[in-house]
Amino acid sequence: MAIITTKPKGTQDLLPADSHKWQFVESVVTEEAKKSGFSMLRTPMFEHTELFLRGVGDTTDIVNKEMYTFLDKGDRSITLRPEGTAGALRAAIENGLVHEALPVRIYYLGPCFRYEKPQAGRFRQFHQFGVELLGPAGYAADCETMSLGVRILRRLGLQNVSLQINSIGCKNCRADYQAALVAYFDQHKDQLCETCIERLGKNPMRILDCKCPTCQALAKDAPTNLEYLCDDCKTEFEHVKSQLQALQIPYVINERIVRGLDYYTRTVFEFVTGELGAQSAVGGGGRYNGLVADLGGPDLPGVGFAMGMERLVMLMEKQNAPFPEKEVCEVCFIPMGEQAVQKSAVLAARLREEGFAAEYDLMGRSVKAQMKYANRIGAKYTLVLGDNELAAGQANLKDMAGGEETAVPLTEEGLLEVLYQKNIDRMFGDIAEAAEQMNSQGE
RNA sequence: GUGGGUAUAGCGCAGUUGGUUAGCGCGCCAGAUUGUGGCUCUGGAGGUCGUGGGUUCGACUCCCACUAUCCACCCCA
Repeated sequence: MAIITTKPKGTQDLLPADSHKWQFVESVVTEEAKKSGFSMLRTPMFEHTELFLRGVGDTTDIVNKEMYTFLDKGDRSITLRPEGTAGALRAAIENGLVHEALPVRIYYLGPCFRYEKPQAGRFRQFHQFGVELLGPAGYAADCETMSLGVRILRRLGLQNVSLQINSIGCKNCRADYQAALVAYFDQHKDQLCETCIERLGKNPMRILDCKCPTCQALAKDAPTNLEYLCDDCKTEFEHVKSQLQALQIPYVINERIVRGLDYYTRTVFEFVTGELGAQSAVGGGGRYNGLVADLGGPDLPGVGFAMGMERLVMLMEKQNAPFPEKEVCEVCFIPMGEQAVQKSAVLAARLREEGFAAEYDLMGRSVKAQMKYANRIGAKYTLVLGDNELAAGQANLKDMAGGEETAVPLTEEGLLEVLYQKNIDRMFGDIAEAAEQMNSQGE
């Protein structure tokens, strides 16, 4: 395939056949965010590189090998955002949101970019939905965001996604723990695999997660994260757990969750599934006290999470979670001849004003071909318009499901009246059906 | 960055130990008496067999390289 007809590696086209799925997921996440008081924030897709160096952390993989960074024509170093939090916080600081009524509750939805090798559930351009809650320092805010995430997953109809939580402590106790961990593994350095020896210097907690058997055996006796928490962090974590219980949100404690970004403190969590190939997280987040200050804002604590839109959609597809039907054409006009096309255009325009989806032929095809097309797009009704109908001022509205035809006057109001009546009839039919189902369930 | 699989029509796939006009299903277009879809039937359009080289009388088929794509490691949403 020629290069101009090949999409760049790791990108995806969202095709008409699937777009309604995305629109559904987008509507669910935004509705749920709004119900929890979050407002949308839209930030640029690129930022000054320095923001991510500071905000994401210059020891992370994201910054070290995955950023799309380039110089613009003014010699500024620009980076396509690899995640949403840094930009969101920058905007909140720059625009003074952090000085208005607290807490700041913002959500965002948009593309992110990482230069990675694509595989199942992992792309170079992907889309994140995320929320940030700035101001509150306590466990209640942690649980507030987690419960929002849970609600979203539930509303999408997803099964078997577990909420896994951990506390990685504050600056002090995390350092203690890391030191203890490094000390422990350093003793057994000769038994570690190659990658783990590297991890020892960079990210020792990752060793706990290594797949090779000898490292796993070592990890068993390694000091655990939670026993190194300071008293404050420990009680805070207890509160988190009891609050989740009060909210009836099931969770699993997973001390392996460390998150790949530097800014997290205390509570971290992931929404984990085993059904996305090698990718286990559909979402993740945590608390990031100190990050707002690091980015030049006031010393506001914060907590947030992000979800991968692609992963949500993929998981729904895999689990056959229901998507709403695509919006279908209410009336497909079948004009014969130029005059009829003109009339169809006028009628269709009026129907659209009233909220109905309407179409008419633009290809100049035969009635038969047009009917076939109407059937193909799932139109509810068709209306054949020829010289006879134009002369008589009346046409037949055909119900494509049953095939029966209803005579309708060829006026905007006349057609609308019939459509409204039919919609009302259909609604009553649906209600009756639902009532019947409820009755039969009650027995 | 490392490893493995795959590459034939818009999509999903066949293609015999190398043999001449490369097939099937779906989709698309048209027809089966004049202006009516779904089911069926008939016909049609659409492919430099990923690209470049090599072996051979002859390559979709064998070999090499490259590219793309998928999967995994790493890491993450």
